[in-house]
Order: sequence, then structure tokens, then C-alpha cells
Amino acid sequence: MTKHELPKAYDFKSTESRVYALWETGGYFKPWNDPSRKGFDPTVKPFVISIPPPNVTGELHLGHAMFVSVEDLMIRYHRMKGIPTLWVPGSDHAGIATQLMVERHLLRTEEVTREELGREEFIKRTWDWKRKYGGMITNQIRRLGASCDWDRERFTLDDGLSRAVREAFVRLYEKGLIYRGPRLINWSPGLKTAVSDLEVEYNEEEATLYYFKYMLKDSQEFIPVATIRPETILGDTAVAVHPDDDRYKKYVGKLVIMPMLGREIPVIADDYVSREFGTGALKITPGHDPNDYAIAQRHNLPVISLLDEAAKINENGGPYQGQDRFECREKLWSDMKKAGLVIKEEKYLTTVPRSQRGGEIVEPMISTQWFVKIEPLAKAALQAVRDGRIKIVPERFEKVYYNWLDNIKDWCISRQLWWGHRIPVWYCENSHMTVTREDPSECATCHSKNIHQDDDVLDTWFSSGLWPFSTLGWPDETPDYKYFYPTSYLETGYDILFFWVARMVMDGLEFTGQAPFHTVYLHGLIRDEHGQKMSKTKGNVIDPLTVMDELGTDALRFTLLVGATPGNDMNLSVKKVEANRNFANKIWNAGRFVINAIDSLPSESAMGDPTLADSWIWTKTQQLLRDVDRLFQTFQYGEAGRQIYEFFWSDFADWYVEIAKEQMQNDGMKKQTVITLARILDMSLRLLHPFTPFVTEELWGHLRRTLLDSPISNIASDWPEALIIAKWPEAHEPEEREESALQDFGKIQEIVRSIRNARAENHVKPSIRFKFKLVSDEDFDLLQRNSYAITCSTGTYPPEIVKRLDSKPVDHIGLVSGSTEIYLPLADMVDKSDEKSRLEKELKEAEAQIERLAQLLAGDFAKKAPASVVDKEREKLAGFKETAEKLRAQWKA
RNA sequence: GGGCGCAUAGCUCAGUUGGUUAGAGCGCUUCUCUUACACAGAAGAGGUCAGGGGUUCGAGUCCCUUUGCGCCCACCA
Repeated sequence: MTKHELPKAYDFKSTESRVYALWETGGYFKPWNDPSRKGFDPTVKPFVISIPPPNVTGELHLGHAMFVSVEDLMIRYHRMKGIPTLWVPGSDHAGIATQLMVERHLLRTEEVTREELGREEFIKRTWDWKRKYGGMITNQIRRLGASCDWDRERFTLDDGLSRAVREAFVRLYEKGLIYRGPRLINWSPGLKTAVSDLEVEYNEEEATLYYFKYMLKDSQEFIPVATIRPETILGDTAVAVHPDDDRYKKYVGKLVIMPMLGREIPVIADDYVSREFGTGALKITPGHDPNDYAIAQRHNLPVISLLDEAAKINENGGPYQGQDRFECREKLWSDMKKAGLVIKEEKYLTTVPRSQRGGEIVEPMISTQWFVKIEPLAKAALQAVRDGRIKIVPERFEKVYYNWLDNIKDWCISRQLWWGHRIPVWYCENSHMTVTREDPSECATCHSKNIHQDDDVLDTWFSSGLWPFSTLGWPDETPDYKYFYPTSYLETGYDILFFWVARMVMDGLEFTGQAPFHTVYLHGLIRDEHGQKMSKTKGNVIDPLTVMDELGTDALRFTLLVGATPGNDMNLSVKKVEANRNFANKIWNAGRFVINAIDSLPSESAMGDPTLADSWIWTKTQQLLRDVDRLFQTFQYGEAGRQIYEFFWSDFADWYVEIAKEQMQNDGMKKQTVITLARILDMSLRLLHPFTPFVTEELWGHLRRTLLDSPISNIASDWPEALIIAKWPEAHEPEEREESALQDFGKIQEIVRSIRNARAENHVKPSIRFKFKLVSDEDFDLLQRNSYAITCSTGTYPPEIVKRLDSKPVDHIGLVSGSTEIYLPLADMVDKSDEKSRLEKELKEAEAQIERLAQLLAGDFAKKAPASVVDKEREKLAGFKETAEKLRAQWKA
């Protein structure tokens, strides 16, 4: 028999590299993935997740660690249940982010700009970059233990997905759901591209509110107007007042003179204007403000574009042409001051639109862009959640989802970038448009060969929206697509519910006619230990790679899984991870103990009947299995992890293993003890596996090898099913036996705790062993059978057990635990008065409980509450009464 | 302006069909290097579950309300 030498402390580094290598070489995740696999059952519905594709430029952060942990848990759980699983990995080309990064990279290394290289060359360089560094993020995700189907890795710009994007675009276009035209959009001057409404963030910032005069034509009168962006005065085409505003009514229909440029513009009346706010008069800049744009439409006002693509003033700004928007703001204002048109300036708190990516202030501008007519898609997407085809966890996000889709606006999908899916539209010299799936060689209308493709690319999220089916082969009816689509869960952070989830639902319904998944599970965001957002400037960022290096991947995963509730943000601290590193070590050492126990079991050992401790831990395990399954099915992964943790550490390691040590000293109990240890460890490892895959994989391998060497037969199955305890025959029915095992063992635990407590309170050194007495009529047999458990857990010599005592033994102190009296020979070590006051205190407590319960049972409770609940309280009362009686007897003695 | 979340032990948080002495981790106090583990074991202190009202035999849990913090959405110059 070979000894399995395992290191004393859990060495997660070597374990992780070893286990990782095992997964890499062993085809560990393969078995269920392939429909062509032998023995494959096509009638079993597979469990499928599409990974939220991280940006190729990304570096692993806690958000990634979070989704990988949760999704990997979901996948491993289903895989262990024997359900075919597929977890499609991949990454996103991330238009803006990647383009910016590569631009910066090229500038640094080769000192060339994007423009100098030209479009074609730049894209080539970007692909080079992608090939070189794009694998970084996926490797980091692998390191987290992500059991993805890596042979199916996809990239949003690869050929198949690009085809899907074209297909989607053309279909929408042909259906009239995509159109092109000049509209007011959000323009990012830094990036020189349009961005969608979602990509604009509004921050409250302190700004200046500028008050000035709009002079009436041929008059000394003026209308006071306030603005935050004085430079937009140059683009004004009206001044609006409320129709019922007595102050300004008289001016409606007259003309006012635009400052500096001297253009004459009308005063109009519109009830959009609020009389209370500012001066009650509103300048109208249709070219650069969405509200003004709407008003201009109502009143047939001209629209003036004032800014170029870099947000510099264009030819419409007269003398200010060529100035930056902020520069112009100052210049114009100081000119107006000189001209006596200024009234005042005021500090003002307002919401400033900033680009999510670049951070600069976004300008609303009129621009010709491509849009998706979103309403029909949104309606279908709303319906899918309303009628339950898609369920969102936690449920409250359904409201958020409804609210967004109810108020959704057309989606601007064109971007003035180079890196991305180029819009599949060609123009000829006669301004015909050709929209096709395949690159055309001539104009579809006039057959001109002189055509060129639209310069713009599509919003990255356009391709992400197709992800659940484009990764499976759509638009082709591939075997994968037919078998694995629609997917099962969609798991991601709630922050991209709109960006991604809603769009996938819309696209899925539109293009495949099915909801792309039936459940959306949203996790929260990770903050620092005091709930602050992590940011580089605050210096509170926790790097998952560092944490994995220092404390292990399992510890990080367990922390993320157990510390979080769906949809709620979680505060993470390294201390929590440390605690879970300790847990991994606990698993390791308990495993080590069991493996050594199996090793040391002589082959000729005979099987005995289970002890109370055996039955108890077995029962606890069964309960745990049932609870964990229930919790998993209701997405309460954190609670499940917590319960497994509790069970493993407290019940198994602290109690059962300690008693098992004693049982193994007894030849008659040895075999069943070792078997119980092995079985409980085995089940624990399986339950823990989705949380902490590395340590469990490693230990399970050792366990299995040890078992093969040992006289115990092999263990094998996947996710443990709750078994009926009656497999070990005893007189009672299973449920009753479970109850009695729990109750009886509880009594033993109580006695042990009483003795330990007495030892600690009286400072009896652990090295001192003593005999003691147990007195109980009711539990005499129980105590006799299990006294060894008490002895070994309290560092004592075996007790003398009797049914009753005539008088309190001399030199002993008395304790009461339920119906059992305990006498410890410690009287000479204890202060008599302390002893008295202790008894008194305990008696008082018992009496208080008796009083409370008596009152409870005397009231309506006994009549109206269910019998089982009432009975429980009655039993408690009886217990306290007995305890009190025994305490009183000791008090007297 | 709408919507949502949170408020439980010193700190960070669990507590999902309401069941009657409210849990964990860290921190704190006291003991122990007992042959799986000091990344440990044992014992212990610590909470009127934010305030108020209601439903109920029974509320941390359900309803209303107040206060404080946070988030999301929204076009008020």
C-alpha cells in the first residue's frame, strides 16, 4: 500500500498549474459538447451559455472574474448533472477602444499616425496587434478556471460573425428597419465619430449660466436670455417664450438681433418654455440641442450647423470661424461684454454630457448617419419578457428593462471609425445605393462600375447583439445552431442590460424568431471594501491577477460567488479572499486526513454498524444536498456556497473528523468510519467543485487513486443526488431516523460544549485529563453508546454513566445539559461562590425561558398556530423545566 | 421629475413561501503548537434587525410612512 504524501499546507500554485495542465491535455471539458459524439443523446436539452465577450484589448479585472466565476459555476453544475453543456468563449473587437489603443501603440513604437498609414494599412496593423495581444484576455480567463469550450472560440470580426453582421444589416434594411439620414446625434469631437445615446454619460458638474440681452430690432428693449453654452448663440434661429407670459407676449412675432453677427431672428411662442426657469426666455439652437431641434421642427425654423467634426466653429460662425468651441465661448462673451449685451454670470449645477469612452464633452450635432428603426424590435423584446419567455433574475430588473424599451429611440449605428464591420452599402456616381450581402461589382440600379463602399463602420454593439446565434453558425442552419440554440442562461452585469442584453433579445427575436435565452441572470458590480467605486485615481483597485497569485484562484472565486447576491453590488476586500484562502486550506487538510485514513485501513477490516456520529453526518449531508439543489435552482449561489462552507468546516471538519479519529481507534468501527469519511469528503468535493474547481479537482484525483489502492470500492458519479439514509438499515423509517440522528447527536454536542465551557471558564489546562460522571435516566443508552465521542472531544477519561444519583458527588461541580447532569471533579479548582453564581445565572435564564414559553403557549398561539410549531415550543418548555429542576437540585446540594 | 436598491454585531455582509433564544467572516478577549490544518482548535464578549405605524396567534422577513445613503432613467435653457 502506497502512502500518498501530500504537502501540509495547500499549495495552490502547484495545484493550479497541475490541474490546469490536466484540463488542457485531458479533453476534460469535451465529453458533452459534440453532437457527433458517440452515445450522444439528442433528446436531452443542452445547457448553453454565451460568454459576454470581453474586449480584445481588455486586461482582466474583477468584472471579468465575477462573470467567469458565476458562469463557470453554472456550467460545471449542469455538466456534473450529466446535462450536455456548451459555453462559447470569445472576444469583442471593441471598435473605439481597440482603435484608440492601436493608434497610441503605433504612435509610441513607430511614431506614425493612423492618417499617415491610411485605412487599409491601419487595419492590417490592427489585425497584427490583435493576433499578437488578443489572446491575453482569454488566457487570463482560462486562468480563472473557465471551463469554456475553447475549441469554439469566436471573435466578433472573424469571417463567420462578419457574415452574420451583413446578413442582419441587409435583412433589416430590406425590411425598412434601417435608414440613413441627417439627424441630431451625439458627436464626440475627440474621437470624431457619432456615438449612441447609451454611450453618453451625464454628470452633474458646476458650470456657468450666462445671462445676456437679445435686443429687439429697432428698439432699446431687449429680452433677457440665459445659456450655458454662449457659443451656440451663433447658431440661434429664434428666441422662444411661453405664449402666456405677460412679460414677453408683446414681443412674439417681432425680430431680435443676434449679438455680434447681427442676424435677425424671430421671437416665437411655444409652451415648452418654462416661465419660472432662468429668464423665462429661451434661445433656440436647433443645430446643437435636441429640444431646440424639436421646437424648430414645430415652427419651421432653419437649422444652422455651427461646429465641424473637431467641434471648431465653422463658416457659419463668421469672425469666430476656426475657433475651438470653448475658445469661442470666451471670445464671444468678452466681445458681448464690450458691446454691453451682458447681464450677468451665475454659477450653476447642471448635467454635462460626456463621452463614455473619451471623457470629453459630447456635442449634439446634425449629421448624416445610419439608424435602426427600433420600435418594432423593442415591442417584440418587451413582449418576450412580459409573457415569461425570458425571465430576468433578480426580477426587479424587468421593470428597468420595460422602462427603457418603452422609451427607446432610434439607434444610431454608424461610427466614423476604421476598426469594425464596414457598412455593407455601396454608392455609385448617380447616388444609387446598393445594399448586399456579398461585395458587389456594380451598382444594382444603374450598373455603374464606379462604386465605393460607405466609409463608416457599425457600432460594436451591433455585432454583439447577434452573439448568441452568430457564434453558433447563424445564418447557416449548422448542427451547432440547430442543437444548441436558443441558449439557456445569459449571465452578465446589470450595467449592460441595455447595451447588450436588450439588443440580443431584439435581434434574437427578429432574426431567429426565438428568444436567444430563457433566463437573464444579472450580477452586481464590485466595489472596494467600503463601497467605493474602484478607480486608479483613488488607488483602491484590486487586481484579480495579483489576488490569484497571492491567495489562489479558488479563494478569489469563492469570495466572489459567496459574497454576492444577484443584482446587488458587492464590496470586496482582500481580507475576505484571505478568509477563503484559509477555507481552501481547510479543504485540503481535511482531504489529506481522509486520504491518510484510507491509506491506513487494513484490508481485512470488517464492516460495523454506523454509529450515531456516522448517521448524523450522513443525515447532514443529505440535507445539504437537498438544500444546495434547491438553492441552485433558485439562483441563490451565494447562499448555497455559504451552506456548503458551514457544513464542511463546522460539521464535517470540526465535529465528525474529530470523532472519526476516535472511532478509528476501534477495530470494529474502523471500516465504516473510513468509508463515511471518504463518502462525505467525496460529496463535499463535488458540491464544492463549481465554486473551487482547482483544489477539489486535485484532491478528488488523490482520493480516487487512494480508493483504488484501498480495500474500499471505487466511488463514482457526478453531481451527488440526495440519497435515502435507509441504505444503512436501521429500525426506523428514514425521515424519523434523520430526525433522531440530529436530535441525539445534538444532545452529545450540548454535553461536550458544557464540559468545554466549564473547563475554559475554570481555567482547567487542556493537558489535565479527568474522569467525570454523567447522570441521565432518559438518555442512558444514548450516553453509553456515545460516551467515547464526549471523551475524545473534551480531553477527558471515559465517564461513569448512571441513571440516577442519590446525592451530589463530593468535590464535583455540577452542570446540566437538557436532561443530563454532568459532574466534573473540579471542585477544588473552582471558587465556590463563582460556582454558585454560575448556577444561579443558568437557573434564572431557564426560568425566564419557562416563563416566556408558558405565556406563549397560554395565548392564541396554541390555538391558531400549526400543531407542529406549537409542539416544538411545548417540547422546548418541557426541556427547560427539566433543566431548571436539575439546576435547583444542584443549587441546594 | 420618475424608478430602483440599501439601512441587521466595531467593520463587511448573509438571512426568498412570516414560525417565535437573529447568523457568518474579519476584528476583539481568554486559553492551546492535542499526530489533517496556527491559513488551526476551544471558550467568550458583542445586535431594542434605521425611526414610527399597521396586518397577524407570531414580523428582520408582508403593507404604509419618515429619515439617511447609493444607483438608474429623463430634454428644463
